Amino acid sequence: MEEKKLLPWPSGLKRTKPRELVWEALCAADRPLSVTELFARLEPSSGMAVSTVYRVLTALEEHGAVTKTTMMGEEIALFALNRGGHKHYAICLACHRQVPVRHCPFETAPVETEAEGFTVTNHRLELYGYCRECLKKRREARGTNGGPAPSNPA
Amino acid sequence: MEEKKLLPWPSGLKRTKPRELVWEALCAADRPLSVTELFARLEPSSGMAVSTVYRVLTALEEHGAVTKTTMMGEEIALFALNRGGHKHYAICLACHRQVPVRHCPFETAPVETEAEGFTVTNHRLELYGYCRECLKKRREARGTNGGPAPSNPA
DNA sequence: ATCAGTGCAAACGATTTGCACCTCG
DNA sequence: CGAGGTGCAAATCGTTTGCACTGAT
Repeated sequence: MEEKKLLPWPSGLKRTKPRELVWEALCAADRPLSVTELFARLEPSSGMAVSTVYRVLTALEEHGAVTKTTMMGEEIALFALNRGGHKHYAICLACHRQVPVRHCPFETAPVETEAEGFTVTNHRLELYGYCRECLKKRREARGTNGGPAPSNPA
Repeated sequence: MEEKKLLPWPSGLKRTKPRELVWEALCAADRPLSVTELFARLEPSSGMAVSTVYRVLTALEEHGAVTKTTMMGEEIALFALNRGGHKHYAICLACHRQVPVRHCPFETAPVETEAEGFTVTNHRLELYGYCRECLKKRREARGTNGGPAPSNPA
């Protein structure tokens, strides 16, 4: 169930045991992972240090093999490998679950290069809201307190 | 040059000197600010503590008056007040300048609620690329080194 | 007067870095 | 063999929190 085919090794990147382990973990993941999550998925027997995970991820990013992100309102970094094309996620504001969005709204109609003289090479789109379960829970918990103001609409 | 009209005070939020100062700084800003930037823009004579800035911003966020964000690849929080509607930015990968995008691509055609059962309440869209100046600099600096692989395309 | 708001400083957690050793090519 | 990679631990840095005090209603 955690099986995914490994992507080809990033060209120009030296192959070492720690790097391969991180690469495998990333390939197996179905969503962006934090360093801590990634670290937890490595066999403890590997004896790898957290700092190494950071360094490997940085190296991978510099080789254009992974992308560093952050979820809105969170300040911990998430890393996802750059498969062909790119992916967007719908993120539940309650349980933080990340649901992949099937199609990028811009994959057919590219974003206009609005800002004068600005050359767009990349973009990030994230949808925020509530998954079915959390929406239900919220309805049930209604009235317990006068909840905070609703977030600004999309 | 740093003149902007103050937005109406967030309803239900107690008025205090520190809060007003933060609010003014946010209204004057033309882009999301980090806590450090915000703190630097306050009169030193105000004697406000950084922790207060954090607390004020949290309060403002809970009242739906501001939004907490992060730039891709950065892990420091940025705060922007929620003016009517919402805004998106084109961010220069070289100089980090944030150029506001005029129109939200979704303001006419809302994003489909793709993920099964997922209720979208909000979204974030950021464009990454290079502003005119940095693009020129990059062209000139060409050949100095075999720069890193280009990021994945948009 | 009362309770939320604030300053100060210590606590925290994520990320970075210096240094000595080890490994890949 | 040599440059680069890694483990370990200490150092940073943004952010959070406990506590005593001040200010707004």
